[in-house]
Amino acid sequence: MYRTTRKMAERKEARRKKLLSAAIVIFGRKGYHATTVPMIVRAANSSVGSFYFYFRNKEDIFAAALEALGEQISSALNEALRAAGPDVLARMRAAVKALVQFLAENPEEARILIVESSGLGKRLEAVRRQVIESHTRSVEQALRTLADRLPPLDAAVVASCWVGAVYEAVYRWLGHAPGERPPAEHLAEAIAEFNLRGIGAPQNKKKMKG
Amino acid sequence: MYRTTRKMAERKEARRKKLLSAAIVIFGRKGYHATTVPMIVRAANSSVGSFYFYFRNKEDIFAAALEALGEQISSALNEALRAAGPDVLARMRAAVKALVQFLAENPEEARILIVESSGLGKRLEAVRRQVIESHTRSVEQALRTLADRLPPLDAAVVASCWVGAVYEAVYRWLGHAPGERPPAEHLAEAIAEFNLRGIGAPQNKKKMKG
Amino acid sequence: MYRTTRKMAERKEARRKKLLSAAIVIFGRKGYHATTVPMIVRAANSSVGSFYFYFRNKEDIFAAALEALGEQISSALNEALRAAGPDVLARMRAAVKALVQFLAENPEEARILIVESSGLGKRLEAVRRQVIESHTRSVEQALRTLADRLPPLDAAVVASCWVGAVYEAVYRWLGHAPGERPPAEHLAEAIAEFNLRGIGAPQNKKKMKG
Amino acid sequence: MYRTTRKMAERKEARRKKLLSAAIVIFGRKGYHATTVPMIVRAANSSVGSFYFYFRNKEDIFAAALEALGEQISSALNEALRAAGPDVLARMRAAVKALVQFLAENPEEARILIVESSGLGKRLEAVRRQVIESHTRSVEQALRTLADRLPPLDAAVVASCWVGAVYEAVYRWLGHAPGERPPAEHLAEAIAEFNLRGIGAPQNKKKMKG
DNA sequence: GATGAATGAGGCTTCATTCAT
DNA sequence: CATGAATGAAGCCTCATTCAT
Repeated sequence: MYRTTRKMAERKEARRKKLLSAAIVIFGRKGYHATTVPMIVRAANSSVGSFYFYFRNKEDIFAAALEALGEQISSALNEALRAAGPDVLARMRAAVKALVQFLAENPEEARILIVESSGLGKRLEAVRRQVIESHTRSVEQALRTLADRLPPLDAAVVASCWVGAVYEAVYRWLGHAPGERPPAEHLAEAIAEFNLRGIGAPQNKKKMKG
Repeated sequence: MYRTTRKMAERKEARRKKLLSAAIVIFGRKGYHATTVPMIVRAANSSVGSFYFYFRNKEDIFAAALEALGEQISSALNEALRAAGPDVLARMRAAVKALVQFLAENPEEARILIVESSGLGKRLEAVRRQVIESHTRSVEQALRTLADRLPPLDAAVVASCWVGAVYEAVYRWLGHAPGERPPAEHLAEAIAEFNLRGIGAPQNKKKMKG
Repeated sequence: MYRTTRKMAERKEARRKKLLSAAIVIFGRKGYHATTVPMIVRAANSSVGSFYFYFRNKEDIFAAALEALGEQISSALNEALRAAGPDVLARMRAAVKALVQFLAENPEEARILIVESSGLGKRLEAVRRQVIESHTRSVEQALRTLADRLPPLDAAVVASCWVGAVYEAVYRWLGHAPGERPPAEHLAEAIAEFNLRGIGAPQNKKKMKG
Repeated sequence: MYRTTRKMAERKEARRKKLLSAAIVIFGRKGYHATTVPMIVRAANSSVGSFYFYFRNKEDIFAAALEALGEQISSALNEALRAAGPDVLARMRAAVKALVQFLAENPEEARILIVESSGLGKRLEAVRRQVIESHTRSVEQALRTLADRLPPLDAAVVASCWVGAVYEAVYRWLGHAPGERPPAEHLAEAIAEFNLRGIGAPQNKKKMKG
C-alpha cells in the first residue's frame, strides 16, 4: 500500500550526493578542520538533521568524499591504461597524464587530496593516504617489473618521488588563476617527462637537445 | 619602576624562543588545529598571559614557527652549498641531500611544513607555501642556468616536481617507525638521483647498470 | 476507501500494545531520558510515524506505561487479597508479598517505577507518584482500620515508610546479579515482617527468638 | 612579584562553591538530565567557560554535589551519635532523627539524593548509591551487633527497608507545601519508631496503648 | 612583565516531532 | 493507516582571547 518507492530512493540518493559534493568542494577549499557542518549543510541547501541522517559524523563524510574520489581516479586511470597498450613505460606515462588531467579537470576534488593532511585522526589519515598510497604502490610495482631496463632503484623511495612530483606540480599549477594557467596537457607532459627521466627510463631521443 | 636592562631583554628573548620551539614541536606532532595554546604554554613552562604578550595570536606563532624553520633550512642549505664547490649540478645535488638530511634529523619540524596545510587563512597558507616556494624558485633559477646542458624543460613545472619529490618521499619515510627507517643518507641519495635524472642531468656512468 | 472493520481495530490495538510493552522494557532498562523514540520503535518493529499516531509524544507513552503498570500491579494485588481472607493484618502481609513478588518477577517493569523519577515535567512525575501513592493510601487506610489494635501512629508517615521499605529493598535486591539474588520469597517475607513489626502488629510468637 | 595571592584563591573557591550550590538546587528540583549546564551557569551568575574550568563536565559537578552532600550528612550523623551515648538502639534512633532533621532542613540538597536515580552512567549512579549505601551498611552493622537482642533478621534486607522508609517518608513530606508540613521533629519521631519497631527492638512500654 | 581565571562564540551532535508519499 | 526522510532547537563542550591582580 505504501512502500519505499523508487522515486523516494532516488531522491534520497540525490540528497546524499548533494551533501557529499558540497562537502568535497568546501573540504578542498578550506581543509578538514576549517570546514564546519553548518557550512556544508548550507551549501547543500539541507539541514543539520539530514546531514546526520546520511553521515555518521564529519569524519564519515570526509572519508566518503575521499573514497568517492579514489574511485573516480581509479576509473580514470583504468580507462587510460586500457587505451595505452602493453608497454609498461608507455602505461606509466599514460597513467601520469591521466592523473594530472583528472586533477586539473576536477580542481575542487583534487584539493581535498592535497590540502590538510594530518590531525584527522588515524582513520581519516589512513583513508586519505591510501588514495595516494595506492598510486604509489602501483608505481612501485611497475618499477619492479622494469627492473632490468632501469638503473638500480630504491623502488619505494622512487615511487614516492614520482607521486610527490605529480601532486606538488599540480598543486602549484592550481595556485595560478585559471586564466593564466598553461594548458593542462602541457603540464601533464612536463610531469610525465620528469618522472620517466627520474626513473631512468630510456629516453625518447627526438626530445633531446640537438 | 625599572628600566629594560640588557639582562631582561635576554630573558625576554629566551622566553619567546622557548614558546616558539615548544610550538614547533607540538604543531609538528599534532597539526595546527589540534594544537591548543594551553598545550604550547605548558610545554614551555609559561602561561597564557605570556603567550599573548609575545605573540599576537595562535596564527602569529605558527607563522613565526614557519619562518624560523625557513631560516634554519636556509642556513643548512647555505652551509651545504658553501661546501659544494662551483658546479651547479653538484650544488643541486648537495642541496637536495642537505634538505633531506635536515628534514630527517628534525622530523618534528619537518612535519609542520608538510602536515596541515590549509584552512589556516590566506596568511598562514602563504607563509607556509613560501618556505616551499623559495626552494622551488631556487631550483627554477638553477635550472635556467643549466639550460644549455639540459633538455628543454618547463622550469616552473620541473621545479615543483623536484620539490614535491623531496617532500613526499621524506613524508613517507617519516611514516615508518624510527626503528625501521632506512638510513637517512640512503634516502637522500635516492631522492637526489631521481631528481637529477628527472631534470635530465648527464648521468654518472658508474651508476648505470652494466 | 475502507471502513474501520473489527479486524483492523484489533490490529490497531495490537500495534499500540506492542509499542507500549517495548517502551516499558526500554524505559525500565535505560530510564526515561536515555530512551529514544527510535529505540522503542525498533524494538516494536514499527515506525516513528506509527508511534506518533498512537501516542501524542514520548511523555505520553511513558505515562501510558506507568498506567499500564499500575493496573498490572493493582490486579496482582487484588488477586492476592482475594485469596487472603478477611483479617486486615493478614491482608496487608499478603499485599506486601504480592507486590514484592510482582516487582521481583517483572524487574524491567519494576525499574520504571523506581528508577528515573523526576525532571519529567509535573505531569509525568504526578503519574509516577500516583502509582506509589495509591499503595501508600491503601496502606494508610488499612492502618486506620486497625487503629485499635495498633499503637498510636501517624498513619500518613507510617504508610510512606511502609512503601519506601518495599521499594528500596526491592531496588537493592534488583541491584544484585540475577544469579546471586536470594529467592524472591525470602525477600518478600523479610520485608513483610519488617513492615508488620513497624506498624506494631502483634507478633507471630513462633518467629521470636527462643 | 605576582603570585597566586590568598585573595585570589578565596575567590576561586567561592566561585566554585557558587556553581556547586546552584547545581545542587537545580539538580534537586529537576533531576540530572533535565538540568542543563546553561541553567546552572545562569543561576550562579557565571559562564559556561568558568563552569568547565571548575568541573570536568556535568557528571563531574553532579558527583561533586553528591560527595559534598555525603560529607554534610556524615558529619551531621557523627555529631548526633557523639551526643547519643553508648546504647546501640539509642544510637540508631538518634541517627534516624538526625538524618531526617538534616534532610528536612536542607530540602534542596535532600532532593538530589532521591530524585532521578538512574541512567546516570555507572559512575554517577555508584556515587549516588554510595551515599545511601553507606547508611544502609552502618545500619546493617548495627543490626549484627544487636543480633542477640533482636528477632532473627536478614540484616541486608532489613537495612534497606530502614533506609527506604526514611527517604520515602521524607520525600513525601517534602511534597507538601512548606506551610502545611507537620513539624520535622514529629516526622523524625514517627519514622524512628517505625524503624525501631521494624527491627523488633524491645518497645518503650510507655508508648503502648493502654 | 607574568599569571591564570573568566568569558562566550561557535563546533559537533542528538533527538523529538512533523509531513509528504 | 504506515513509513521514514527532513527539520531545527537545544545540549554539551572546547578553546582563543582578554584583563584584573
